[in-house]
Amino acid sequence: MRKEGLNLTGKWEMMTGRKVGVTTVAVSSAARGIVGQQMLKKGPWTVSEDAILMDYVKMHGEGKWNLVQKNSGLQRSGKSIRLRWLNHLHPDLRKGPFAPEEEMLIFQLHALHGNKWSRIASQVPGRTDNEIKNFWNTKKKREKRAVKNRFCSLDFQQLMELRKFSQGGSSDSRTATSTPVPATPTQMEGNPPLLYAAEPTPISLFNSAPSSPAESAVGLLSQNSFRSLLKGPGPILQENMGAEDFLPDPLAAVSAPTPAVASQYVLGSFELSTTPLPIISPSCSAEMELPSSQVSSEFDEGEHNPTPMQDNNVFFDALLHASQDYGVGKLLKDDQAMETSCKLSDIDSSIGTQLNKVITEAAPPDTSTLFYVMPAYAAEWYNDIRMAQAELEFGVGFCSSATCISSVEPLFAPAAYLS
DNA sequence: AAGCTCTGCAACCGCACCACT
DNA sequence: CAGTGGTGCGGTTGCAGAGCT
Repeated sequence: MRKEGLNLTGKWEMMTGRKVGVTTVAVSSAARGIVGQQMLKKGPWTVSEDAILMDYVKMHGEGKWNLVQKNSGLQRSGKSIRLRWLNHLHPDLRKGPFAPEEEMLIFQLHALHGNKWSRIASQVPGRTDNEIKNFWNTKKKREKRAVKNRFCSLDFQQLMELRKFSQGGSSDSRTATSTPVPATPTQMEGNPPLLYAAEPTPISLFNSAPSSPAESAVGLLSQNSFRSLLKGPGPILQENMGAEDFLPDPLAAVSAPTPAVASQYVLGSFELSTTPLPIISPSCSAEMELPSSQVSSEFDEGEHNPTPMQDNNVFFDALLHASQDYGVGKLLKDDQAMETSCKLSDIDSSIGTQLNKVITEAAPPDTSTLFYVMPAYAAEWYNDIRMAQAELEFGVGFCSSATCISSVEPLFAPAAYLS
C-alpha cells in the first residue's frame, strides 16, 4: 500500500485482500480524500483556495502537486490541485467562447487525432484538453438534437415542399451550382452519379438552422447519402459466396478520387470546395446487403433475429462510434490513410474490437472496401439512417433516393465506397 | 412564484505510464 | 524486479443556472 494513500485507485478488493481487517470502504475512503483523520475537500473551488494555490505556484513553481497540499494548507488532493491549476488558474489560459478559427482548428485536429484531447489541446493555444473535450461533446449533442428536431418539426406543408424540392423544383442557390450529373433514375441504376462537395465547414454544419421549408429540405436531403442503404433488403451473403457473385463493381462506374483528394478528405481538410467527390453509389448500395447472417450471430441475444436492415444499422452504428471515438485518421492504418482504397483487412485493429469484428465478419475478406468518413459527418449518417427509419415507419415517402442524390448538392459529402 | 427539465461545464474517477528507489 | 510517487489522459458525473410549464 502506498504511503500517502492519496493515489490509491481502483482494485479495492485486490488491495483489501492483502490487508487484514481493512474493509473495502475504508481503503476506498483513503483514496477518496480521507487520509487518517484528515478530510480532503471536494467540489467547486473557492476564491480563497484559488488565491492560496496561485501564491504557492508563484513562489515554488509548478509540479509536485501532492506537496502543495502538505505545504500550503490546501485541503485538496494533489490531483485536484493540479487540475485546478492547469484548467483554470494557469496564466496562459484563454478563457471565453471558442473563436470560429479555433473551432475549425479543433475539427481538423480531431479528424487527425480522434479523441486525443491533450494532443489536440497542445496545438490549440490557451485551451485545455478538458475544455476541448467538453466543447466537442457539447457540439455533438447539439447537432444530434438539431438534426432530430429538423426532422420532427416538419409539418405536412413542409413535407410537400420537400417532395417538390426533391423532384427538381427548388431554386435554392446551393443546388444551382450542383447537379453535375443530370442522370435519370434509370441511368443511375447502372451509372452511379457523382456528387460534388460543396464547401463543408464545420461551423456551418453545427450552426446551420433552416429558415425556410426549402432550406430544411436541403438540409435533410443533403444528409441522405445513406438513405439508399435502407431501401429494401438485398441479397444475403451465403457463407461461401464471394462479393463478386452479386456486387457490381462501383469503380467501373464511378471514378475514384485522386490520392490527393482522398487524403484531404480522410485527413479532415475542409478545403474541398468544388472538387468532385464520388458518394456512395445507389447501384451498389441500394441493392447491396451486408452479409448480415454472419454479423447478426455476434449480436443475437436470445430470440432476437435482426432483419437485414437492422444488421446494416449494427454495422453503421459500429462504424459511427468508431469514427467518432477514434477519428478517421485512426480508422485506417496510418499507411493506408493516404490511399484511395483499402481492403477490410487494412482496417486498423486498434480502433476497437466491435468495429473490427463487425467489419471483418460483415464482408468477405477479399472484398475491397473503402471508407472515407469524416468524424463529424458520421453523426449525420447515423441521423440519416434514423430518419430513414422514421420515414419507413410513418410511411412518408419524401423522395426516391436516386432523385435525392441526383438533384441535391450536399452541404457536406461523406464519401463511402462499399464494393 | 414554484417546480421541473435541460444543458453546459467543472471536477472527479480510474487507469496507465514513467521515473526513481 | 517490485513498489511507490507523480503525472497525464479520457470518460463520466454532478451541479448550477437557464429555460420552460
